[in-house]
Amino acid sequence: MPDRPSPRVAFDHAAAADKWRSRWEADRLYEVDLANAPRPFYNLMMFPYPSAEGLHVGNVFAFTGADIQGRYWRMRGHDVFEPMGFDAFGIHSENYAMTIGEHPARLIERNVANFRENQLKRLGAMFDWSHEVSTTDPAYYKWTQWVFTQLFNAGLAYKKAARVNWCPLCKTVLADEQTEGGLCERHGVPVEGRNLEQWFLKITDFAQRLLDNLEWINWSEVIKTAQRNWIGRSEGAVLRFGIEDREETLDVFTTRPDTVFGATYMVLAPEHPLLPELTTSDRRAEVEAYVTWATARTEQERIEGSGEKTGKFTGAYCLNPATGWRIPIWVADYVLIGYGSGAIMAVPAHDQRDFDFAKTFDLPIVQVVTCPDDFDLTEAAWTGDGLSMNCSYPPAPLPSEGGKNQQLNTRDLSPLLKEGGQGGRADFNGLETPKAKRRITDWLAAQGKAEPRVQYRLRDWCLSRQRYWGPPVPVVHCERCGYQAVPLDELPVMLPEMEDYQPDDSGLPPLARHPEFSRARCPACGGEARREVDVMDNFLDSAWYFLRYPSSGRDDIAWDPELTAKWMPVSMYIGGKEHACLHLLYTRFLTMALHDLGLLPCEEPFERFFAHGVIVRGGAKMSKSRGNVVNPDEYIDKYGADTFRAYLMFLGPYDQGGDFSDEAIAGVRRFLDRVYTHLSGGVTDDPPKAPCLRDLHAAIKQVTEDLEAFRYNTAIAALMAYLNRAREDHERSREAWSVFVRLLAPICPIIAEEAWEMLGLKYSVHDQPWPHYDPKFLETEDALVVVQVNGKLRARLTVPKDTSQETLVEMALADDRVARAMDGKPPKKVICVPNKLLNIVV
RNA sequence: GCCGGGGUGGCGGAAUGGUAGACGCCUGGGACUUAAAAUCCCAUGAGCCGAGUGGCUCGUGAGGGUUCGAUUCCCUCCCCCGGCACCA
Repeated sequence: MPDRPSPRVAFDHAAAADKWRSRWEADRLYEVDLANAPRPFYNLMMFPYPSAEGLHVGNVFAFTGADIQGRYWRMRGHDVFEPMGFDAFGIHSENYAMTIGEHPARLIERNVANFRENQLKRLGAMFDWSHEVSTTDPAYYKWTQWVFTQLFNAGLAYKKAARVNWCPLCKTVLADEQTEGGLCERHGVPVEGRNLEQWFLKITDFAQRLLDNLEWINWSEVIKTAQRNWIGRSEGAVLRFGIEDREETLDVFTTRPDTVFGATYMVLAPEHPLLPELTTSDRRAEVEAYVTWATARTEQERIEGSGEKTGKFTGAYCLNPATGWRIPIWVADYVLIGYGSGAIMAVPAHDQRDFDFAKTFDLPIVQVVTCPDDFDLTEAAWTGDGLSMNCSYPPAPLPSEGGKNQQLNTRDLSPLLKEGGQGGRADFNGLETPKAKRRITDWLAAQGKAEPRVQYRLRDWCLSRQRYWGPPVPVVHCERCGYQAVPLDELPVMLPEMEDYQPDDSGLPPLARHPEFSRARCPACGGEARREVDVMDNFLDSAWYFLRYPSSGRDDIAWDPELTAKWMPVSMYIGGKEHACLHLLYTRFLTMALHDLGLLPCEEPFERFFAHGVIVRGGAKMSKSRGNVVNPDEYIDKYGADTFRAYLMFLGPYDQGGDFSDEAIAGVRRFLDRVYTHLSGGVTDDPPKAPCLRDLHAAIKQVTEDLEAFRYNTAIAALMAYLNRAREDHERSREAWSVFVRLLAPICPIIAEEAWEMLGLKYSVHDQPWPHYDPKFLETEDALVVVQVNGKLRARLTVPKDTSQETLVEMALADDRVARAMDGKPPKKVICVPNKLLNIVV
């Protein structure tokens, strides 16, 4: 907090805030008739997590930027619905509740009240509180559970044993999205691999659609890029390798089928199901020891050790489908079980990881794609495109003294050649990489040894959490009927109050210890059944909250179809970039799935998404440990919500955030004080003065364009610039000021309302139409023409509009500075931009 | 490593091919005041020349290029922020 004394108060922000907030509430100014609104505009922002610390300045930044949009579009004649709610389930509140020894339900209740009454309601935002939702409310999570059962009944939810990320401190599983480089994003400790039965949602079924729709949705590019990376589409082929002396085949996915002629060995992931069978008895002990070692390794150790390759030969061989070579099968942890088929063909000449491995274990390296002359293939793999070489069947004998551009270690490969492994002849040499990929895939496909394949990096959404504070998975397990969704009339499956809700290390959630909870009846046969004791990821709570807002009061239905059809998709959604691969992707998936089930009219939830930036302080992220956290309450107390809002928006472009400083906020406050002081001097009924009219229309133009483009910082600069001019010109016209106050209203709603009243105009400024600018006022009679000599500024000429080039040149030549710069040389060339610039080249 | 975003005065930032530094902060000077704060006015990129109105040179991470003219477009490189990453 700044320790400078308060400025002398010209404008009593606290009194005005109380006055107008109570008036707005009494008049229900911001409540919308959802059923009958003629021009719906659903203005959504990411609902906060009601922490004990209170509202973060980042929330204020996000909400203010969103509220400005809401207010702007309202003045543009839309019926803006701007709801607010609380995302109150989850591990954070649960952990905090445990540290202070209070039950999370009570804690949340208090935090929510504090957020709503003491903080959110002071922001000057146009929240419609009559549609508040809170995810921990049983009336809400009843429908979260219902959403789950819809997915379950559609076959989109399933339970399977899977190796999952277990954080020893969270004592629960983490989604891939919640780990960073093998560390828990919350605790920074290495996650363990655990094999647990988990509920998953089949987001991977939607991978291609989630990707395709990014082409047309109006979202910040940064989010779309992050989602594309996360979905991770790869085009390639599945190649089938025969196993020596066995019936089965080993399938591998590759993006480089053109390099199959250079596949000199094969690698299985340590968890690969065929590994135990394939391993020969003489290798078994060694391989098993390796597998044990590799699976015990944490994700982090594995990633850190990614330079050095480890692995073991299994003793088994398979057959390269292109060359017929008998190639060894290895096991190594650089192959991941969770991607593709958990097995790869290794092409050391053209894949750096395979190259490293081949070097470590002295395996053959065969070049099958040409590389640039200055590239040294003995040092690294050539992973770029080129022309195929050594790609014929039967394979041409490779020179035993290899050297560059052939075989890269001295080794006779002929023993690898298995007689009669392949039929016919084929030659793919000299093809460019993209063509070689197609031709070789086609050739193998014709023999039933390959098929084109698209692979995604995206994994299914792991929904189970082994914690207490979440909505229980609404499923019972019956010995006879299997897993059964709890029917709607039994929802919600209430989260029972428990004294001891501490998570433990067993992998079982606290609800497993509840004596009564798991006892249930099978909805299908009526027999005894066991209730699921996992709770659901709170990203499910927040994946559908926007559907609930309009129908928030309804206890008979999750969302009203008519209201939903009217208000979906959300017109504008504003939030942080950090949710790109979590919340925003889950929400898109869920909307798509519900759309397919006929439950939603749209398949994309948000027509527009805008990603705002981050507020830092002193160039660093705000954190308690740095002691640089801004407490919004203190600033609102001292400067008022309008100043705080405008200041946050003035810091920098909204999509980039800004650096908070205690000094600069005073400048914004001064600006608002000047507005107030000026209006306190009274206004006249005179029409605006001519020069001022031009400035006014220029301001309308700029503020309008800037608000629509989220350039709040320059919109505010334009308002300041106008005020400076209006004060110089002693502009006191009510008409001019009514325009200015309307332009200010979305950013500073309280002082704008006060100013509107001072102008003697009819309440409320927030119901007024947005001003339009008239281009005719922006035209001027005179033009300022910049004169350059050889591109350097030498003079400025104020001339009548559309003065001819000849006249301009004449005037320019008569100018001292111009003449001096030309140094007596004749003009060689003259460039003239009418009414703007004249450049004389000598 | 790959994919985004960025690098401009003492500071936050503005200008996306045509007057670099809008707007604001800081700082200096002045007015008002017994005094200070607040407020108002003026100055404020750097260097140089000039008694002076003023003028010259340099300047947008570095280097090259395109152009009459480049913060803006192109190429190479450096640094910062974010995402992805042993994903075959």
